[in-house]
Order: sequence, then C-alpha cells, then structure tokens
Amino acid sequence: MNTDKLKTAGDSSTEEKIKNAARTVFHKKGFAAARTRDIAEEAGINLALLNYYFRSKEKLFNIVMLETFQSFFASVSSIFNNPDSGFEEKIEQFASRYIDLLFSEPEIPLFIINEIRNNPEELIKNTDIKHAVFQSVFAQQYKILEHEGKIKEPGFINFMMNLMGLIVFPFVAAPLLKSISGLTDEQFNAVIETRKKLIPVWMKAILEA
Amino acid sequence: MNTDKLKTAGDSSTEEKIKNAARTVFHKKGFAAARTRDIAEEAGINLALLNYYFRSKEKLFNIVMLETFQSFFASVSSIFNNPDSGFEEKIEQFASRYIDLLFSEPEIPLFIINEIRNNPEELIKNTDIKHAVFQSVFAQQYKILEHEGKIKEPGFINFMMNLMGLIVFPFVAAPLLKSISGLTDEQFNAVIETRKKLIPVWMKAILEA
DNA sequence: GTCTATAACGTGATAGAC
DNA sequence: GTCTATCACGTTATAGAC
Repeated sequence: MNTDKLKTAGDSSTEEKIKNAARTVFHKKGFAAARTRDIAEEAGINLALLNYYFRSKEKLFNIVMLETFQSFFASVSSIFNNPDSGFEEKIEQFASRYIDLLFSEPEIPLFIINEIRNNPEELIKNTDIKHAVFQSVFAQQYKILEHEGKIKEPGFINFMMNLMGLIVFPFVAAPLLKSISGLTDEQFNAVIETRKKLIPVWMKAILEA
Repeated sequence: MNTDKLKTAGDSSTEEKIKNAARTVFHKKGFAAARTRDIAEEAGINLALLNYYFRSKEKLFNIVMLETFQSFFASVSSIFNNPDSGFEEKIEQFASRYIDLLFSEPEIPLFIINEIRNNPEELIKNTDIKHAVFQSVFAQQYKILEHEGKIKEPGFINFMMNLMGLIVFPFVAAPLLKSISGLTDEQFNAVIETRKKLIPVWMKAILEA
C-alpha cells in the first residue's frame, strides 16, 4: 500500500519476501516461539537483512499482526455490511466464504486468539471491529427480527458466539478433533465442507428454538 | 500418585510447589514463552531447585501437560460414560459441568489446543481419548437414536464439533469476544452462565433440524 | 535440600567488508 | 543491498559451598 517509493516488483522484492516469510512463521508458531533465523531461512535471505529492513523482530511482528488482523476482519465486514442480502442469506454467505477462507489459511484464528490474549489493548485501537460487527447491517437485521418476535434467542452476542463457534471451532481444535476421531486430513476436510450448508440450517433452528 | 517415597506433605512439599507453579505459568504462557525464572518466582523457590527436582524445563513441561490432559479428559469421560443418565440428560450435565470447569480454569482449552499442535503424536499415545469419546455410552446412545431415525444430523463427529464449539469457543475466544462486544468480565461471565441452560435446548433443535 | 555463582548455549541485533 | 563475523544479552542448566 506504500507507493511513495515505487518498488520495482512489489511481490518479489526482498522486503516482501521477508514479510511473507514472517507471516508464515508467525502464524504457525506465534511470536515467542518464532525465531528470526526461521524467518530468514523461510525467506531464503540472510538474517542481517531482516534487521536491515525491519529494525527488529518486534517491529516486523507488529506489521504482520496488524495486516493479518485487518484483512481478516475486512472480509467479515464486507459480508456483514452488504445491503442487498437478507439476514439468512448473510448467514449462508458467511458460513460458506469464511470456511473457504479458513481452508486456505487455517492457522489464522489461533494466531489472532493467542496474540490478542498477549496484547489485548493494542489491536482494539488500530481496528474498529466492534463497530464492524455490532453496527453492521447484519446486526441491524438481527435487531429487527428480534423486535418482530421472530427470534427468541437471548441476544446478538450469544448469536455471534454460536455462529463463530460452529464455523471456527473445528479449525481451532483441528489437531485435537483429528486425533479423537481418527479421521484423515481429507476426511476431516470433507466433514467441514458439509458444514457450509449445515450451519445455516442449524443457526435457523437455534434462532427458532 | 507416586507413593514410593512417602512424601511428608504431598501438597506443600517443594516438589509440589514447583509443579503447581509450573502448571500456572505454562497454562498462561505456553511452553515457549514461559521462563523457568517465572516458575521459580511463582513457586517462591530458588531457580536451581527446579533443575534439581525436574532436571529440565522440558521434562517439567511434559509432566504438567500429561497431568492436565488426563484430568481434563477424565472429567469428560465420567459424564459420557454414566450408564444411569439418558442422552439429553448427558448434554445438560456436560454443558453445565464443563462450563463450571472452564470458569475455574479458563486457560486450559487454549493450552491443550496450542500444545497439541506442537506435539500431535505425543499425547495420543499416552491417553486414549479416542476410546473415551467414540466408545462412550454417550456415543452409543447417539447411535441408537440415529438408527431409530430420531436424529437427522449427519454423524457423531459433527455433533461433537457443535457441542464442543458451543461450550468451549466462548472461552477460547474470550479476549476477542470481550473487545468486540465491549462487555465487562462480569457481564461476559453472566452471558456464558445463561448458556448452561441454552446449549442443551439449541443442541436439541440442531438434532431435529 | 537449598543456596550463590557461573558456565553453556541460543537468539536478536549490529559492525564492517564487499 | 547483501553478506560474514561477531557482539550483547537473556535463559537454561550445573558446579560447588553450606
């Protein structure tokens, strides 16, 4: 996004290679367990270059964390604030698109959860998730249905816990679930794939319970 | 459990103090971020004593991890294998008792999830969770209801993902959920308290959907 | 068993040649 | 910009006195 220096090749520049490698390693191991040497190796560059471009491990981490956090919630916001889709339609879109997103980057939820715990106040300033979720078109539509008596479940926060839990939890607990079920990666993914269609049905049942 | 040395005072012995401190620190920070100095300070003992009793950080960690894992799944197993309670009754018991357990030790799920990811094969050998869950009375009762056509949901594994997700996810994602909702700790806990009664209702609705 | 002092090692960061 | 060599520091682990 920084165009003031006109990079020759945005994606293959050394700076980008380091950042991409850092993202991979930090997502997998978290800040504490990640070593700058791991990142340098992953990027195929010399360790000294990491400090040349980003000054310190912490600075590099903060950049990765902020970008991850923002892109992750941008995708939420775009669905939640679509004015052209109805309430149930949004649940379907959210389940389907979020599960696809998690298939491509399954470490992200755990990364965000862990690093937010170590740094609760930092990210809340830099991103307005609260607004993106609670002031969203989706939240408005929920309140209308609630007011019309079509929803009995007590409150939007419980609703969000349920929706997020059903979608995200299988990815967060994947290693554990695989070992207790004995499923292969392929079988496990197939199960989750079926949940794209099932979660909207279940959420509807919950709302009417 | 080791009675071959007849400890003078099982709970207040130096060895136990170190282990309890280690449990606290490891649960909160994970292996990589925890320092042996943190543990020694938490235990109120000298750093050298840690190595005197447990040889290394890693050995101490493995003991804590194994004990945590076993006690955590022992509580699951005791509910799942109660022959005197029915299927829906078990869901109620599980939701209520597990949420209480998580109130008292909220870091445990994230600890287990994170450390299992770093060491997938280790724990599966030492504990037979797979058997405790999939061969449980609870699983048998599920299969009977499924066979009788009283359950439409596709499969026990999906069912377990839903049940665990609804119960555990709010604790795992607590810091994130608090910041997006703006709830205080007390308000947040109050919401989760209501879920003890609601989750069984929701699970019933899901099964019949 | 418990302590102080210190060794041994790993990791983040920098100096300086090219 | 990129590399090699090295420093500085924090952390785990141990030696040895008491």
